Amino acid sequence: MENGIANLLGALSLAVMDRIEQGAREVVGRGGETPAALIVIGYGQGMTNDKLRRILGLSHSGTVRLVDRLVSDRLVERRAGKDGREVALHLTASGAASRNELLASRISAVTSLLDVLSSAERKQLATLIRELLARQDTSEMDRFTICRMCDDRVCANCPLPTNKGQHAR
Amino acid sequence: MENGIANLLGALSLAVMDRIEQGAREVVGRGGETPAALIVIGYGQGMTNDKLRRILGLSHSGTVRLVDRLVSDRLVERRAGKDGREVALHLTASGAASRNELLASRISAVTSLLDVLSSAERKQLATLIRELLARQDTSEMDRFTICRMCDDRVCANCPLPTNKGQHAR
DNA sequence: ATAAATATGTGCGTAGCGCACATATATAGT
DNA sequence: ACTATATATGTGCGCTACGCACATATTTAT
Repeated sequence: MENGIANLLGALSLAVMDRIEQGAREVVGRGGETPAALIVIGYGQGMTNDKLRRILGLSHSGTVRLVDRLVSDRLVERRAGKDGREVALHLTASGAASRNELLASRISAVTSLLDVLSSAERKQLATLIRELLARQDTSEMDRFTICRMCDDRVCANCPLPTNKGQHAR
Repeated sequence: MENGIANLLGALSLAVMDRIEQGAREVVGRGGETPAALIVIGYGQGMTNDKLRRILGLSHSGTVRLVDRLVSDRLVERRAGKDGREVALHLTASGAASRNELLASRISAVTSLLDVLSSAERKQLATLIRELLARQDTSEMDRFTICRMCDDRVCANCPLPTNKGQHAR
């Protein structure tokens, strides 16, 4: 009976991701890690192929082909990175627009599940989830991975720590 | 700032599903809806191809091929259904064993995220999630879909309603 | 100046899935 | 009873998303 909570959270998470992924596919016409890639690339300027690979948890070639698809969809451009071997990934105007749609669709999908709760209940839930995340043992890369779909316009101070293994002692 | 809760739940759900899917792939060596199919087939005796299709949200042919893979992995058998055109899907002994591993792996994956909370916090969280699920407007088929990975040994009384659209009036 | 590390791109194969079509059985209408 | 329709499954074909192994270019270390 003590595992009931794990089962409930598992079921809720599945329902949440089903809705997020369905919306994402409708927005960008693609599945897998492609929507997440668009969001991650838009996070800052000059994302490289290799950093993207580690954040998405894909193989190198898988990432190159994923970027190929984004480029052929005119959502992303490959520019020269300062390092000469690096490729700097930049969103096109259309890519930035799709990214915004994607983020809005995701928030809307989750909100539609949440709005059966009262405002007080939502606040309670937010506090619990924030604590849950804040106490995880995550590295900086883990955080990027978990937050690869996050809306940076909404999530001001991410609760996830970024110092796993830093006091290696 | 009011969307913060939606973003948090989205991030948590992604983290939960990442871990569940990774564990499932390690157990059955397959991804996509294949692990869920194994769980659903084990739910009761004589699941049909068509019911499975609707629960998993796949196309008809996709479902047939999915079952082909389960059969070739010796996890599932196709037996004659009473209806003559139906196929009755049954787990083999090895399929039932894999299913149990799958369920255990899922509970363990979620628990590893949850155990940073105190017992009281987990109880609070369980209450909130149970309420959230109980107030959704779900049909019986929606419920099967959301619960397609659920552990029936753990989830005694599912909070999800099953009466969407029954008072059509 | 050479070796090793880093970053990207490519040939090839596979898993997972959908569309359109074909087939078999059951049910309904006359 | 006989045809028409609905239901359930299987198949040919193609595509998307991905990984492995290999090749290439640039940077850093010795």
